[in-house]
Amino acid sequence: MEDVARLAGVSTATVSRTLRGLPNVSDETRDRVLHAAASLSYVVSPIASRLASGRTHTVGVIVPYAARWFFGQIVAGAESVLREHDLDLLLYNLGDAAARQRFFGQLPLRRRVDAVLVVAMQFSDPEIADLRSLGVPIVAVGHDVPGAGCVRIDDVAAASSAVQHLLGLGHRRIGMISTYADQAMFLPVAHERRRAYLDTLTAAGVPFCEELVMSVPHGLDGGEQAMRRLLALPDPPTAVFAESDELAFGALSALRRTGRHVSVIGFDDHELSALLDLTTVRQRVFEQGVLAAGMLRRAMTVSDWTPEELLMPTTLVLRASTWPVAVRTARTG
Amino acid sequence: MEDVARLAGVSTATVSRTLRGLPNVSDETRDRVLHAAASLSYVVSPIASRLASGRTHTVGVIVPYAARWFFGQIVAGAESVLREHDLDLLLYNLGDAAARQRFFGQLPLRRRVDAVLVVAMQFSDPEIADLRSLGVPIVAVGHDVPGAGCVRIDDVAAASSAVQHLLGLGHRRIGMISTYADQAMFLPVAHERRRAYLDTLTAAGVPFCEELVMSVPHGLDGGEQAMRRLLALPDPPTAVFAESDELAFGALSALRRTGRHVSVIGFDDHELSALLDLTTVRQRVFEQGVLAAGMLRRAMTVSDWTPEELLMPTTLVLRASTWPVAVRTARTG
DNA sequence: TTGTAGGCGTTATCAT
DNA sequence: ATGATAACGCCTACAA
Repeated sequence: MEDVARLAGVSTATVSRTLRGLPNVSDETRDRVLHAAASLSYVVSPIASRLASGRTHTVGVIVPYAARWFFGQIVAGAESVLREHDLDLLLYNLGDAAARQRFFGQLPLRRRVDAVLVVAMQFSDPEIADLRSLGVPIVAVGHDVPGAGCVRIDDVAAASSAVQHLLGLGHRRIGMISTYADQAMFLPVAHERRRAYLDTLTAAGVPFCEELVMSVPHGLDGGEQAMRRLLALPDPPTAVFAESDELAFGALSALRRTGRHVSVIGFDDHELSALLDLTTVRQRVFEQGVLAAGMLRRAMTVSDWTPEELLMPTTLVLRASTWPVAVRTARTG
Repeated sequence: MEDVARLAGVSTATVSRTLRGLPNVSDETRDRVLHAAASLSYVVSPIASRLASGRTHTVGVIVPYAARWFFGQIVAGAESVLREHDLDLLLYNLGDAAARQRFFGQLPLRRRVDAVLVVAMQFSDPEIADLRSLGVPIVAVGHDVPGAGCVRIDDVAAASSAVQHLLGLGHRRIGMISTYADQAMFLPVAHERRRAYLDTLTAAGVPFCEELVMSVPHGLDGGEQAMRRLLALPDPPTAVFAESDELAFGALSALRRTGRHVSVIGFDDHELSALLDLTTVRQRVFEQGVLAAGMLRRAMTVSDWTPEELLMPTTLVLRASTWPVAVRTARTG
């Protein structure tokens, strides 16, 4: 920077001002500095400027399973807007309990980010306190975090609409494939969707059967396993609501391999759901990442930012994986 | 840090040494420092230490499509090992030509990373020169970059085995779904797999038909579109080799909707391929991310590192989407 | 083994 | 509008 200043015949302070686009620099000086910088192919050291300014220009993004479709969409959405504003995105994947413990043990985000984005993770009170202690704004996607901004859907309403769809088709024995018992990750949506399932059934006067709710690890294999267990019941369900499309895919797989027929509805509208003809509840995932990043930007720039809440709409997408209870019963019975 | 030093009754230099685990600190002093730091809940500022040491402790990861399965796996794999070694992962998604131009225009990685990981992207010579100018080691996943380390499979051999599988089933009119004409991204694997397709057919004495090679945008829609066009030919293929499983999924979709029967083989072994009974060439993607990150670490720590080349094995996975040419012909003909 | 002091490359606060 | 100069918080010879 000194070299540039010398070449332009100004002080380093002026160079700094110019390069940051601050207003109080004369046009003529600005040109000289810009030319000098260009001819020396000089770029400011982001690290030094971060140290001096105290702003890291970085957003920490915490996800439970980086490799999964949902989280990939969120991250890509957030990345697109952060990048546009020259903000760095630091990815933390807390896939297992060990990673999570390490994360909260040493809190590597300290002094390292200007804001945090957490995606579909539920935290304990001490963990939330830890996050808060970072002293930076927090935005959550997919669920509420006390004191944080939030971009999400109405999980209860959406899950309820899924169950109602099945009820409307005449199903009464309706199973659910959930991940609510996954202690390691504790996905909050698991609990909300399960609750919606229970409440909706109850409201419809359908008796609750404990054995119809399977909790499995998330993913294809989990879904397959859950459906196999449901099929093995003395009185198996005629329809199943899966917490996510990926679980539903697994369920479909089990059905195909066993030749059985059960209506299945998923949740997300994964890009492959159309191909598999899966009825599901669509949410716009990439866009939620975009909106969350926008909210973060606001939180970082506006001085008196207060947590915002954004509710995204969902839609029921009807396909061939669900049908009236009478149909298959007649056909197979 | 001064506070810690004072509390422990030592100098800041000793605190620094202790906290970084350098050897020449007496056990007793170390304890005092550690306690002092803990009681003040002090953590070093990574930014300051980066400025002082000149090492950024950060790896830049460049991908063309962050939201896609393949890239998600790679990133997650790399993240897992980088995180373990306290290295930050800075994600750059060059999804479109604009993002790419901006990236190479301002080269935001300058002075910001100690190493770079590029995933399945082909660069022009000036672009490679730009990357080289960063002065840090580079590792590529999925293809060669001159002067960079490399983790990949033998694309030509793997693609060839796919085509040979079809030939072995008696197919002679074999189509291909490719993305080779995608100028924006220029995925190198597209060209290698297409070449393998051509060479393998030629070696088998099968005449080359230009109209049997479709180039489409990557993804489900692309695959569907390509298959529709292939089906519309006067003399459609009896089998198709798709450059990736996602393209193959699209092809399957088209087949299902049209009720036609064509053998399809994909490439990758996407996690949903088993569900769709797609014959494919399996490669271990997550693991390639892990290995690439390991290589990067070596490159950053060893002073005289020279680019390594790692070749990962692939396997042909036989499923129900391919069958002998005679079967369906007889059945449908 | 430990302490001293200069430097890393900016930004920010004063003056001017 | 511009310049001088002290931070920013740590690392690293070098000296002790």
